[in-house]
Amino acid sequence: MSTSAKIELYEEFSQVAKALGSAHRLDILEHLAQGERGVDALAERVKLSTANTSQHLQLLKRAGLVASRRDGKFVRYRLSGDNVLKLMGILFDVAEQNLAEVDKVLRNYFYQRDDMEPISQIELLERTRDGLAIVLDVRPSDEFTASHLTGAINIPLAELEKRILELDNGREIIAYCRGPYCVLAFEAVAMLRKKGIKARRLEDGLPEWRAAGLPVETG
Amino acid sequence: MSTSAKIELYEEFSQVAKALGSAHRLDILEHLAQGERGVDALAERVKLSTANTSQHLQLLKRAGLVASRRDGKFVRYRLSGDNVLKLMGILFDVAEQNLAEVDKVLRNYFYQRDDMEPISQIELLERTRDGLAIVLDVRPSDEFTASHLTGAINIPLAELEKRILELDNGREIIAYCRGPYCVLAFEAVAMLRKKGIKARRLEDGLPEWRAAGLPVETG
DNA sequence: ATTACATTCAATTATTCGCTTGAATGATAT
DNA sequence: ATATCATTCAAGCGAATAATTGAATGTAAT
Repeated sequence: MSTSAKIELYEEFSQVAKALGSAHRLDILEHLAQGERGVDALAERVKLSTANTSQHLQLLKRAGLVASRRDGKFVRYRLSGDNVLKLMGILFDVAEQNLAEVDKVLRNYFYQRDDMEPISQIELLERTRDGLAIVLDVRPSDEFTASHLTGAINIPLAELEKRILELDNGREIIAYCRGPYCVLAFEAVAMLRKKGIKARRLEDGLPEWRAAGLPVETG
Repeated sequence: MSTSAKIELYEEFSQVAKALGSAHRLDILEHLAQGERGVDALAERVKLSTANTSQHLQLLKRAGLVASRRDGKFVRYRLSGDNVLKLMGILFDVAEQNLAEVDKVLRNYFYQRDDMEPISQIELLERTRDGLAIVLDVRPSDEFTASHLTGAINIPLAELEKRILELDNGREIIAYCRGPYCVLAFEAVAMLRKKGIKARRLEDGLPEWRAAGLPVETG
């Protein structure tokens, strides 16, 4: 019994790690970090079948990473706590720090430009307080409506090119989206710069902002 | 390319999580957290075949969680950085907080007795400074020799019953071993108490002590 | 009640994983 | 060189996993 208790415990811990061991499930978790979602809505976002998404969600639930509640004919899933986001953050840090592959992808796709360096949450607060910057949320409207940084304006990436005039008033644009690896903000910044507009990216997304206790608006 | 970059990245991240998704590998990592080890020595400790251990180590290496160096005819493996220990710590916290199963195992095996509550690193420092407690390392001698808390004495669990006289001088015993779920310290405390000796457990092990920047002795 | 819709279940298939076995490689010592 | 020891490789097998499909469940609206 002496050694098997630890193994039994590690068996449980490994289930949690296994649940994180799938790109699709990490994607699901990133989306849930934005807020509650029904199975179908989530399935569409992450581009999986409904049945498959449901199965992934059940696995995540068994691992204690997500929780659910019934809401009319929907079943709404959410992250089971703040520590889940923290766990993901450190997982990503470790991967970023120790894996050459990750570094390569980041360099090739995300940081092609040297001047693409993101700004921190504190910098953003300072610059908006001083009226130097506009905060731009480039996520789809429904996610913005559910919750967003206080003071941010919403132009989904898909509409950005059309609506670019709404922005060009000389102030710097700071774009953000779902998290540190969400591509929407990267693309928005690249696009704005091509048009000659000064733009940078917030180094992480809404969930991290909220987790830091910084102000969000909802509804 | 837009969406596939994130998926590509998440694919890499998921490899790291997958590497943690095995009780045996978590066990291996716990042992490596004590210090460098050769494949064979490690295999013996975690009770796996050498070939199998080697394979697990290679997988962990590909995931960036361990590193290795050649040392004569040995290949010594070690954790690739402090963040690995931190990642494991949060993984365990999340599991402990969100999984009823884990809670059950902890209660049934680890915390049967209400008064088995562990003491913190700071408390240990205070009590030893004031001469109120003896720190007891119950790991095997070779692990103790490699590194241990400054001032600790070593009696491996297997020898504790025989050598119990060395301890019984009225001061409280504080036992520790490899980590928060290492069973050696639990059993040591249970045994000492049965013999009427005042004993408690340090809430975590040597690696966490070292990671906190607290003093260790080596050699 | 019946219909519609969201979600889950059950059965299936292709793939990956964990471990074993036995051979191959690499370094050291004689 | 040869022998020895630590480690890794390669092949193989059974178990677990990911995704698809179609049917079943449960809730809400008519």
